Formats: sequence, structure tokens, C-alpha cells
Amino acid sequence: MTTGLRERKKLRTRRALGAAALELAVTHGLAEMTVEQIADAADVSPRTFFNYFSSKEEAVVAADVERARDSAERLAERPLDEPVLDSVRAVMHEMVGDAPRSREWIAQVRLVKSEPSLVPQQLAAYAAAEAHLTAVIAERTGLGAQDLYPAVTAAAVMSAMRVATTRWLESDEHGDLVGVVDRVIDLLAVGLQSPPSRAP
Amino acid sequence: MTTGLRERKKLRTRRALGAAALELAVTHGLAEMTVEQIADAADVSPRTFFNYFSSKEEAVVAADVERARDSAERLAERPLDEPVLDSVRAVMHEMVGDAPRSREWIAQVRLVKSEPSLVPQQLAAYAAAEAHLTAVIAERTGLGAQDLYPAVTAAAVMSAMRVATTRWLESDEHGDLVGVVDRVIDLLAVGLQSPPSRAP
DNA sequence: GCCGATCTTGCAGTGTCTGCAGTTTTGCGC
DNA sequence: GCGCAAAACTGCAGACACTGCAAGATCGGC
Repeated sequence: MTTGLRERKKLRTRRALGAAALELAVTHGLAEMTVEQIADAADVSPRTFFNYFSSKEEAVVAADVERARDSAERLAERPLDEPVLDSVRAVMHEMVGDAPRSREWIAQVRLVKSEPSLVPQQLAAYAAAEAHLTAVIAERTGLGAQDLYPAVTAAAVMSAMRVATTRWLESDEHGDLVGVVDRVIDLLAVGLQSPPSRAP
Repeated sequence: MTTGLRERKKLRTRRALGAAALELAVTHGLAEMTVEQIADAADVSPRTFFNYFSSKEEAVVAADVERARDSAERLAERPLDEPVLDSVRAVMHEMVGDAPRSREWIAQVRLVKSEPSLVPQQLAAYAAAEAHLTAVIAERTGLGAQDLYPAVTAAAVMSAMRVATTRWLESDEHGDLVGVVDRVIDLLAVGLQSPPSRAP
């Protein structure tokens, strides 16, 4: 599958728009930046911007959607005999451990924290991740589309990741994010029936 | 705390706007309805609409935010010696069992399914529910704000509820929603380490 | 009944977002 | 290379969402 020039160019434009939107939102503020500025920075017309995204907010969190797809792909590549949650944990560690990517991600989460109107779009991005995860988990476990386990697991994992990053950010980002991620996944693994007795 | 006339009137206006928005979105479609129509239906000026909600979409899912607060309050009223997840399960059963309320809820979820641009706002409403749940669970378990269990549990439960309703809707709404809710909460309770061996 | 606080409203203005129609670019067969 | 159909980009016009501001209406306490 050689992706044609056409598609590659579209992807480049899409990324340029997303990056410009994120950049401008961080520097100038979400409300202040205009679609015209984003379009200019990506060298397209304002009208073209709307061929790619239906709003400024969507463009800002575009990178998240890509990361979501990427996580799912990494998950699909884990050894098949590995327990699902172990695979998930490994992938999440990879995502957090990948320094440049992680830095972008954190920047985005921090922006969302300071611009509440981005919250809905950010959550929608997580939902996209969830859909991908669901499909991969279903395949790995050999379960069908009607089974609840893959969907519930994917949803719970993404929620837990969200809690982990939020908490980490609220604690002024000290301590390691990896540790927090580990603990939230542990909670899901052992079950939420009752709170763990020791240092949850 | 006798809520003054002022506050009661505000609440009535807010509800009227929310109800009108939902009604119009269902009958005319989200894109077709205008703020002016919503405002007219609630007998206020269009400008006033924006004193209550920052967008049409937010108004449409306003009832969800109320339901969220209500769930948290019901949870707080459960016997203190009841295991947390049992309380959660009971509350979710109450919410689903409350016929008129459940009907509104389902109508809204169905609307969101047919109008994808509502998804982000719907998720934001769930996030609001999550925040309330987190606070109540923390109090019930005697855990502090730094503990992960309350936040992870609240997030997982809301995600699971979302999965349950989505699945139920996709299966053309046959079978009972209560049963699906039970099964997703069971999954969270026993842990997601590996798929259940029998009929997940 | 008066006064401060709060809520509502109209107005003007900026910017988002959409449909449409014309131009440019790309992929592909020749 | 050449031409042609599909797809992408662009400008334009217009409807509408949304905001700040200042004036008017309403409420709660004294």
C-alpha cells in the first residue's frame, strides 16, 4: 500500500493545521486565536481549514486522536499470549516513556486544564482512542462485538489514564507519571469492589 | 435553606431552556434549531440564553448534568456500611428504574447517537457526574483527595454506564438495560485482569 | 418604601461555519 | 508527455453563534 502523494499531502496539511492550532492556543490563548491565523500558519486558506476540522477546538486536540490510533496499533503488536491488561500497561508505559511525544501530550493536557472549553473535545478524543482499543482488545481476546468485556476494559483504561494524568498534573507534576499509571491500572486489575487496604 | 424566589426563578428558566433545546433538537434537528427559537420557547430573550448556557449543545445536555448531581446525592444517602460498588449499583438501578426520568435520559442518548456533534458535550456531562461521584465515594470510604481509588472508581463506573447504554441502544433496545448495567458493574467489581470465562 | 445587588435585555460588532461555484492539482490510462 | 476525470483548494456571500457593554427591570434586606 503505497500511500499516494495526494494522501500524504493531506496528512501533512492536517498535521500542520493541528500543530499550528495547538501552538497558537498555547501562546495567544484559545479565544484570541482566529481560524485565519491557523490557516495562515499552515499555508492554506481559512476555508480549507474547515475542510479538515469543524472547529478550532477540534484542531487543537487533533494530535490526541493520532496518539489514540497509535496506542491501539502498538497494542495490536504485543505478544498474543500476554494478558490483556499487561499489554495495556506496557503500551501506556511506552506512550509515557516516549519523551518528545509525551512532552507534546502533557503540553496539550496542561492547555486543556487552563482552557475549560477544550474539555469536551478532549474527552471526544479519548472516546476515539477507546473505540480503537475496544476493537483490538476484542480481537486479542477472541471475543465478539456483543461481548461487554472489551468495551468496558477499553473505557475503564482510558478513564483511568485520564485520572492518572489529571492527578499527576494537579500534584504539580512531581513524582513519576509512570508510577501513577501503574497504580490506576492495578486498581482496575484487582477489581473495585472495595478500596485497597494499603496506599491506593 | 429556603431558596428565594430569585433562585427558584433562575432554576425554572434554566430548565425551560434545557427542555426547549432538547425538544427542538429532537423535532427539528440540532443544526436547524436556532438560539432564537429556544429563547422564544422559554420566554426569554436570545441574549439571556447565553447567560445560562455558552452554546446550544450545552443546553441540550443540561438535563444530564442535573441527573449527574442527583445520582451523587442518592449515593450519599445509601447506608454507610454498604460496600461502595453495591451502593453504586443500587443507585444506577434506581436511575434506570425511574421510568419518566429514564425515558428522558434514553431520548437524549438516542439524540446524541444521531447527532455526533453532541458527543463532546455529552461526555462533558458525564465528566461532571464523575466529579460528584468521586467526592461522594471519597467521603464514604474515608479516603482523601490524594487517593486514587475514588477517582478511578467514579471514572470507571461512568464509563461503564456509558458502555451499557450504548450497547443497549445498538442492540435495538431489546433485553433489559438493568441487566446490562449489572453485568458491566460486575466486570469492574471482579477486576479486568482477564476476560470472564462465561458469558461476559 | 428605599437601595444595593442581581438578572434581563437590546444593540453593535466580531468571528465561526456552511453552501456553492469556479479554479487548480493529482492520479491514471493512453 | 497528454488529456481527462476525480478530488482538493479557494473566494464569496450569508446566516448565525457568541460577547461586551450599558441601560432598564426585578428581587431581597433594612
